[in-house]
Amino acid sequence: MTADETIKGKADTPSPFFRLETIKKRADFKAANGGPRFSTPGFTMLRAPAAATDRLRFGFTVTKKLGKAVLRNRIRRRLKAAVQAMLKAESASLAGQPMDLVILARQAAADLPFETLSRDLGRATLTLAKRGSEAGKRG
RNA sequence: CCAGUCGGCCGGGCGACCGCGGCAUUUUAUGUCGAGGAAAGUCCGGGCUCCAUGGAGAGACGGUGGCGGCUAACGGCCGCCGAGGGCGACCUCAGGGAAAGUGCCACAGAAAACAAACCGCCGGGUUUUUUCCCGGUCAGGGUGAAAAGGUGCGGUAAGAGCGCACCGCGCCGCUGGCAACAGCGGUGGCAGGGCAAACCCCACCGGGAGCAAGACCGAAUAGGGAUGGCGCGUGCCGCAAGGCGCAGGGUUCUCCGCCCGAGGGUUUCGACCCGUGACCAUCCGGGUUGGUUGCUAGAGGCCGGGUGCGAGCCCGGUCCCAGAUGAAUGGUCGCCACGUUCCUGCGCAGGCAGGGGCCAUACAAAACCCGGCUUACAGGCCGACUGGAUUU
Repeated sequence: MTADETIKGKADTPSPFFRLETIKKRADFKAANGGPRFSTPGFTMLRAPAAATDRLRFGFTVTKKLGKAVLRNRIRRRLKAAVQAMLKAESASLAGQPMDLVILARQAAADLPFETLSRDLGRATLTLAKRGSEAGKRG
């Protein structure tokens, strides 16, 4: 079932938009601190008030409080993979929306089913995209 | 077959889809490589880098501590010796010095160290006896982790290395060994407790900091320096320091506000020199975010041969085997293997067969690189050896 769908997904020509771009600068992470946020069991997503680039970027924060290196790596990689799956599913609604989103991992991200994680990411991203643009109109 | 000791190794496999980071290219798509035995703890030892340093030595501080070897080096490893433990294979040991000095040795006990007599034993004195006093004694009792070597015989008033034999210990000699040390012989009646992971003494070793080392490039903003531009006029108050104005300069076009001053020397009266000031221009140096480099071919892996008891060493062949930096090496599945557990059937039993379950798979992820040590680890494999049982 799932395998069939993914095969179909591959048949579509992959747009460069699917490529996951990550935030790497400390300043960009700090910029998202005060912005709107959306929480789910697996993570908290923050949106920077202003995007630093004209692209959609994601930053991943996994604190040492969550566990040792092995567990932290697993959490970060699952979240990255889930974001990529989500981007594929929501590509239409997200096209051309520059945003900086920071994902703050929580403990449950290691054990939650992958589909739940991916679906929550989609909800969070779309919600924050709407909220951010409204704030932009007001300001 | 049971119980055990030691050593070595593995620590999921195959496939599908979607991805990530290096490096190559025929430059955007393909190829290729991409975590561990501990990558961990950061406890030692090296390489490398910068800093310090005239040479050498001493002191201080820190480390090491049987002997010999291996190694780039080590606190590591190998072999051997000694002591202790185990029936044994084997295991454990900071294993130099206690007649250089200082210190400590709780409780108990008479006494814990220029020794010491509580009970007891023996002798003498006293007393009718009990008792008391003096002396001898450490064999016995009692205390303790530890009490002036142990056992036996002699000896004695009772005893005691007081004498003797054996064992132990010290010293001397010989033999074996590179040595630690061992063996043998002689000799001494016995030296006078333990703790040196207490200070200490002796021998040996050590300059410090670390890849966030170090090198290079270098934004905005602020600050530093140099040169040039422009300015340094005047009134009132005040002894003075200074204050208040006017004019001028600067501050985005204007206004407000704010900031600015210090003159002196030479003169052919054109100016020049020195000083000073907010500001402007140009340049220079430092420097944060960031980027590049250091950055992976090495005391390297594998195979074969030689050599050594061994750690290892030598020779030949062959291979290139992670280089990330908010940090790649993954995510989601399928099948299999292994594990575990439940049910059913068979069997006296060890167990065997079939089926189902486990969000089923330990400990843990490079961060400059090596050699070690230590610690963590589901489960499994192999080899050598020891003790016992059974069978022939």
